[in-house]
Amino acid sequence: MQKKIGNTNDAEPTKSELEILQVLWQYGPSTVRFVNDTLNEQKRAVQYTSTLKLMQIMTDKKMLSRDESNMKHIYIAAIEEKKTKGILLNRFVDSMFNGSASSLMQQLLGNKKTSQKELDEIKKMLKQFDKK
Amino acid sequence: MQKKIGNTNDAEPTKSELEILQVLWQYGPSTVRFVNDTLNEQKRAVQYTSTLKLMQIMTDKKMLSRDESNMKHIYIAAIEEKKTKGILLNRFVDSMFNGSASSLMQQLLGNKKTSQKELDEIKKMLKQFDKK
DNA sequence: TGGAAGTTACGAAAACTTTCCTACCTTTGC
DNA sequence: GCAAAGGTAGGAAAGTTTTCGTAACTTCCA
Repeated sequence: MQKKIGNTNDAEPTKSELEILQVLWQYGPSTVRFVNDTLNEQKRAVQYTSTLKLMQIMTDKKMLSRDESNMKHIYIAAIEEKKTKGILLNRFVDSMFNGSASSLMQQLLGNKKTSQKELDEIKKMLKQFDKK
Repeated sequence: MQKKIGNTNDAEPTKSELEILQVLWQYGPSTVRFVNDTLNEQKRAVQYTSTLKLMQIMTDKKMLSRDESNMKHIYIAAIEEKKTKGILLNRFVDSMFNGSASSLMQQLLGNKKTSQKELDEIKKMLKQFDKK
């Protein structure tokens, strides 16, 4: 694997990094304290300094940027939610379903956890999409 | 994170493990040699003993089983393709789209890399699914 | 004013994943 | 029979990701 230099941006966050990004995407610019609290509520127990460290690393990687003008730094997601998720989704489809979106769909349909409501939603979406 | 004991089976293969599983799912029971050759052709350069080692580890984890009756051991995927992919897909949807299959779908539709042919396929599938 | 609480920075350790070296065994072909 | 080729096993090293202890600084407020 190629070593990343500080300012490249290939947008492949790790699992933990993704958790942090999700918080920032959902709630907007936040302090470490807020992100850490949110993770502890919504996900799992994690030490404050662990979250801090990771967010510092992510800042190095240019995944986040931050406002240091106050003591409590404010972190901001520096990579776009839609674009990042698109990249990760493609990677996922490629590795799991040989690049076939319809295979993924099929798996989704065969999945008990996909509710009727979801399916209706999907159909509606597809119809909508078709009209364009 | 909880340490796995030898015989639990939570089916969360790593990236490399997944590559090996894909080969075994696609081609059926195989030798290390065959898996390694296939990976080198289809994916990337990887040393024979690396593949061997990984497959041994996967056997410990009960992801694979093997027939040792001959010198060339025959490895068999011990976890089901559909089930495993279902679990991984759920995990993915949960972590990326807050559990919403339709959100994933939306992302897929907005994706340039999803071709018209794929979309037709999906629509057909959905129609088919509806009739049930 | 001074201590408690909250903050950043940094390094190291721990945990997990992947790779490869080496030893040793079995099969094959000359 | 023996060397070459191809197998397995196991440990160690390397790479990556995650966690945490500690130090130093700032703010708050009693």
